[in-house]
Amino acid sequence: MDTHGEKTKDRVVDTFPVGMRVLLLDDDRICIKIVTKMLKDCQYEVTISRRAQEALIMLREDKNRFDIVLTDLHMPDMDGLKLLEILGLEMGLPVVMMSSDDGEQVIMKGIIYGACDYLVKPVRKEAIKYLWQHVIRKKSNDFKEIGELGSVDDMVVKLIKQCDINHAYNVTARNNENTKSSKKRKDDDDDGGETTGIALYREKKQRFHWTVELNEKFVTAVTQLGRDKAVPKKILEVMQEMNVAGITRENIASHLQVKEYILAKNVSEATVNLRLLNVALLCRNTGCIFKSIIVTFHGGRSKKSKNQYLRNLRY
DNA sequence: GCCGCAATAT
DNA sequence: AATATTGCGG
Repeated sequence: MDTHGEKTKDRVVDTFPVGMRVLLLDDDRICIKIVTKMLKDCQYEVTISRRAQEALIMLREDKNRFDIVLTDLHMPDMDGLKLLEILGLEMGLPVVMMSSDDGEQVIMKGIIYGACDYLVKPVRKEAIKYLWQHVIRKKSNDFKEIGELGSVDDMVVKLIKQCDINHAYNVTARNNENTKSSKKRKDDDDDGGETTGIALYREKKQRFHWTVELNEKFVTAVTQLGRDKAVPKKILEVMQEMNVAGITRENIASHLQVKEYILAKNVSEATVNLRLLNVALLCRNTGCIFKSIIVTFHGGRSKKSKNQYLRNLRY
């Protein structure tokens, strides 16, 4: 038992939409059917209605019965925009519009009237998957207005509580910092493209790119320090003095590690075998030329591959 | 808490 | 394809 609290936080966030209550409103049966299926696949709790008036009655009875409303723009018994006004203003519910009309004007209008989002039909599963974010955003805005916003962590907890959802993981669980060590990290992901993530508290991390120039600075730093003083932390300091921003110790450690392999310092043949592909690529991309490299293959990769790597290497 | 290293993930 | 992350012994 050791401590890795932040993983737990991610888990809460990842599983958050479970049980979120969605009111789906559309006069088209087929659309209802398709979208319902998608919603359920994403573990939302779905209530459907085919008439705006009916929906309105339900909502007026108990406006806390739903977390979000997903509605078609065009409905026979009421203009979707009108409904939007009522729901958004009167009840403060997040409303997402759907329509096959993808005209810019129409979309703008929907947004101006207060829609959180505008989904052009056919609705993609991706959009449904991240529907819950609108609920969060809306509530998070409410917090901001009241000036109740604490740390991000606090906010997450508050929002989750506010939403009153029976998600799979206890909110409190994340406060007891306990996670098993030596655990395979394997979460959901049946999705093809993801990337939408949770912009609120999980920034999309961008990868560090080792350009020729950066690599030169790296080499300079290492040389300057002397090979045995050149540890990631020191290299980082030196590079930062050289005006390299946005680089972390880990970036350097990783880079250094690959370089170490190239210098073939004490590494086993098996290791070189595993790393060779990466090494070759690094050489190519940074224009490095190395004096020596151990190249031995034992099983695993084919000879054809080996020869290709060799051709790409300049040493 | 950082280091090097290897394995594995993204 | 090109790193990034993780786990472990030191």
